[in-house]
Amino acid sequence: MDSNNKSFNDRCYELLKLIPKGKVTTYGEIAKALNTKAFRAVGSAMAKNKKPLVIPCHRVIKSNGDIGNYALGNDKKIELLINEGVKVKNGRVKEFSKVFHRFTV
DNA sequence: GGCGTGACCCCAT
DNA sequence: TATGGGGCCACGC
Repeated sequence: MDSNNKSFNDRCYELLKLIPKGKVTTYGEIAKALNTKAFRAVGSAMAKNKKPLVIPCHRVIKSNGDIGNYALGNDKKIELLINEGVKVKNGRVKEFSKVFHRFTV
């Protein structure tokens, strides 16, 4: 029953591309969007992603409001988020609920 | 074919 | 509020 031809990690990338600018999402929400609890697999997919420039993986943060990590560097991720309009302080997102983007409404 | 690891999350103290 | 421990899934070797 392969509903999709793409791998799990590919689906994560597709979801990331659906995230509007100035918004962020969490690994847990992505996993939920895929109907799974593989929060870990989602992060692994980002870490192994081959095209960080094609995928806005910098818009993905942890559920506790922390920035998490980034392939190009956490600092770079924070810079990008701030550049997008997301307020970040001490590696933590301010107004997290406000910039939080949900796939399933 | 099986095992370890990871850009995690949740709960308890 | 901060810290520690356990559990979850998919991928790579």
